[in-house]
Amino acid sequence: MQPRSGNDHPLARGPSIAAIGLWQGGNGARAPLLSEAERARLAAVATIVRFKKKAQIYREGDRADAVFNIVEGVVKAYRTLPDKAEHIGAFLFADDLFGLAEEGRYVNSAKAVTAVTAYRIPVPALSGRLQGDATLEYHVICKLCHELREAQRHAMLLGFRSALARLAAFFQLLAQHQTAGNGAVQELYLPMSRSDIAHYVGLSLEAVSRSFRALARRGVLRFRQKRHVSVLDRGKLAALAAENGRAGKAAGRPAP
Amino acid sequence: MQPRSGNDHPLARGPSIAAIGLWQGGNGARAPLLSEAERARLAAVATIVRFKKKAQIYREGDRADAVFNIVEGVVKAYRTLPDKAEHIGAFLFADDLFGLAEEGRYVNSAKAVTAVTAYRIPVPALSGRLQGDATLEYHVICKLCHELREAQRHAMLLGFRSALARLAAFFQLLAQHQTAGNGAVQELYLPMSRSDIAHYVGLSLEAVSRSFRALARRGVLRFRQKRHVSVLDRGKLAALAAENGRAGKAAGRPAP
DNA sequence: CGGACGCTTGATGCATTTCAATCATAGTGG
DNA sequence: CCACTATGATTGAAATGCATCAAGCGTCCG
Repeated sequence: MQPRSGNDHPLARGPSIAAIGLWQGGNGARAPLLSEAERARLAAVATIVRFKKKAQIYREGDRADAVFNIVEGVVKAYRTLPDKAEHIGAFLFADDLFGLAEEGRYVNSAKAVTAVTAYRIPVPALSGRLQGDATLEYHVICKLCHELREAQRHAMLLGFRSALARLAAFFQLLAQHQTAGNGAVQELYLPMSRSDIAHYVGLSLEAVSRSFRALARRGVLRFRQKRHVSVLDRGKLAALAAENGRAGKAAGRPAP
Repeated sequence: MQPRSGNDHPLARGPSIAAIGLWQGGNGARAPLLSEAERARLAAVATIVRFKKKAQIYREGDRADAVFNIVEGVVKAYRTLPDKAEHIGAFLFADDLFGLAEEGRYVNSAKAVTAVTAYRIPVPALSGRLQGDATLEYHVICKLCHELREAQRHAMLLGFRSALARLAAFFQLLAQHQTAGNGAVQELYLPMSRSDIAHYVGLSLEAVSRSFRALARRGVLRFRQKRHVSVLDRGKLAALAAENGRAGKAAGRPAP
């Protein structure tokens, strides 16, 4: 259901990862990293797995037997605190890798946000492939750098003190993902619930809802349905994401 | 001045990186990844550089000519917003790498927090070394995974809604860094200013100051000087970091 | 058609931001 | 060598924005 366009692997040719270039300047878009041969070699050790919406893929602390590569769908990587609060560390999309481990255990839990199709690559097999294949390793390095930058962007977002700024930044991330490839300004689809968004941006569910409305009222966004949004004013969005503090206050100050 | 113990490279044997194991379980501590030979090979293409406290190492958007490996000292990686606000993405220590790029440009600025000694490795040279050396590449992958986990932990910290929780988490990070190696409970040294801490945890400088005092009052910390702290109650610290919301009210509740 | 779930909306309290002044510390020059 | 000034840190008081509690509404799926 998620409109991933421009990608013509009908879940066939093997694992695929994409990232923005590291040292050689590109066009600013994510580009596929693996050659046909590399994909084929990885396909030999991978299996296709499917998860339905809300399915648990693994839990924090489980033995990390495999790494996953998304073909289609959206996954959330999260941690649950003792007091039940949930923090979402990342949303993962097609051509992303997930299954980060520490000393043989997954460092966070993963759950399917939408229906998901993915390659499952057992760790021993991957390890083996990596040892011998320097080019593949280099591509993985590029992908990891990409994920590192994304994690830093997320941390950046969470550093904002105002709810509007955080959500503006969130929409920029989303827009970057769904616009990637063509520069066309299309409608965005929100694959995740308000609650997931709240857990990702570090706000309460209600604050997210209110901020959405505020952004719509200000003419920045337009909701066609609850999960279908258009960005009307990309400039204002960027301004909100940049102006951290409570800036927009100057006008409309109520009398005490 | 920063007491980095247990590390016997008198800035000699070449670059060094350390990380917690990925798939093979270790002791829970960071272990050096590079062999003598690898270090020597990297040393051949690296130069030693020194920065004094507060020196700018590079700025966001500069051409990314080199990657750095810290021998001694502390560096902050940060971004400055149009409205002058500063977000610190990471503090970097000995055996860390920094200089992350995107399309040939650094993605954030780097500044020396203390006096710093580092190896500077030009990108073309590093690139060349990596292409041929599968083992070195594997070690870099491990290190990147480590940094990725750290970035996620940072995002986690920023997800906390209470100031006390964020600072408790911050101290846990710091303790993990300075305790690494021996399990001894020693005094912590804060290499960075209150302002830097504030920019790292996403709070105002004043909130940091007040929270420090609150933690001291509660018997969790003890400040010998402004930058010398002892963790008196590791348990309470963990509890605060875990109990996200305003929970810590139950215990030690002062009379109204 | 009904129930559950996700989302919106309202009212209140509190934590943190903000503004502002004072206090330490360290670094500098007389 | 000590006073002096910048810089960093603390503390106070007021205001604001978010969390929280609580209810109402829409929608999807059984």
